[in-house]
Amino acid sequence: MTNDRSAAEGRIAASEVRLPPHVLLEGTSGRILRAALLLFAERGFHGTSIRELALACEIRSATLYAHFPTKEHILAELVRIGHEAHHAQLMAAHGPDPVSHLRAVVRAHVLSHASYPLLAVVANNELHALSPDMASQALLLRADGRQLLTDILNRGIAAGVFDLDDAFLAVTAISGMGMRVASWYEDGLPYSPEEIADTYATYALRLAGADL
Amino acid sequence: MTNDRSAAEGRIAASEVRLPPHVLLEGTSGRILRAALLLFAERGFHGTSIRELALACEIRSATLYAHFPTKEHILAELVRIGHEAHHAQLMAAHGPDPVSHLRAVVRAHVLSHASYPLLAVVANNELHALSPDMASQALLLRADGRQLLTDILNRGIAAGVFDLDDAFLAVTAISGMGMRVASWYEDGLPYSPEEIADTYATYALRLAGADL
DNA sequence: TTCACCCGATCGATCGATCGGTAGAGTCGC
DNA sequence: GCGACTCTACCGATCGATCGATCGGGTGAA
Repeated sequence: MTNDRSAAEGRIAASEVRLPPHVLLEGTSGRILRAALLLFAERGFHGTSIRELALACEIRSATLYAHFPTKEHILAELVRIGHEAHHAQLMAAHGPDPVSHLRAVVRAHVLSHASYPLLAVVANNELHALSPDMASQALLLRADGRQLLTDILNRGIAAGVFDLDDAFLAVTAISGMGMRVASWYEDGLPYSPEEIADTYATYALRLAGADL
Repeated sequence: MTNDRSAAEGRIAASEVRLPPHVLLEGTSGRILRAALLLFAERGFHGTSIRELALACEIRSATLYAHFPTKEHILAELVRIGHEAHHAQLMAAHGPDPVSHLRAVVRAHVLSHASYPLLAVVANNELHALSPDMASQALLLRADGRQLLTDILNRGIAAGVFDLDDAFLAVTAISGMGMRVASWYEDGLPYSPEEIADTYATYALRLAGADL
């Protein structure tokens, strides 16, 4: 494998490691996770060697194994943090009716991807590198979030406030456009994460056929 | 690296190698590209060894180098095919006004991702594994497609048929939701690629604030 | 005989992971 | 106060396996 940088534009625009405030990554384990977050996001799990990772956090590769049993466990921890933080944000979003609820959930969904793009990219794009066993919890959280969106849309359809044949394709469209935000968001854009989240929430409501 | 299958759900749902009809992949080179398309889509470029690839097309690993100078060139060829096919579809989509044009372009965009999901996943998600030199052409095609969408939206905004503050976020949303289709589409769903493309085109028009 | 195609054997490099052992801070009996 | 002990954190050296890639040679049709 070559050592030169790959095409940065191809994978992720952001480059600053940022984590949800409640996630405290202290000490050497935290340094490892922060360095791994950046490298896995830019080069992928299989594209990052433990020596490159060790170099990035200024320790020897042997020391990594004093903190994590395998390389895969490092990815698993990042995937866990990412999915749990995202899921918690989704579940904390509420609204008195399907329209307000959908707006709040999409806002949370997009805000999570725009605020922590590296974490979202690793959690979403590198999940396949985990064994089925280590990936199962994240897949459950993901399915749960998708179910939340499906329920909101179905309630809105039943109440006549959404104009959709069924919920499935709208769920894929709304969650899909939000997930992609993590790939192109970067600091310095003329839009804050909040502005993007608000705009996307409006897009989602329009897409669902809500009267605005 | 372990040999057991990874979490299939995490990366791509489809598993049947399918290519645009005008792309003829004959002979051993074609077998290599078809096998690489499946493996790179499922496990990623760095997660696939040349021995696994050779095994999949029933040749020895040394024979690979009679057809491609390096492993990277195999990926580069798939990325080229994917981006050129997608770009050609976008450019062939026309409409007499911004609304019809947007509908046609989104339809083509989504149809391309739903019809050839493996190709789309490899072209989009593995582009970063190419050296900047080999990735540059694909990035140009990608930027060109994005510009097409931007122009259509700006024309519609100027004509008063779209209700958007500016085009940028709508471009990211529309192209993003279409790209994600490649990750979840699979044969056997109760929606054909055409139905998905039509529905997404309607979503895009609603999202843009067009009167329907 | 030529030529396209393919392969067994093997290269040096790098992979993830393991080992015995060191440096330093804290703790204990005395 | 002081040596002996323990514990945590770390590292140099190295393991067997696998990586991408190379080379000389074999095989069959023209």
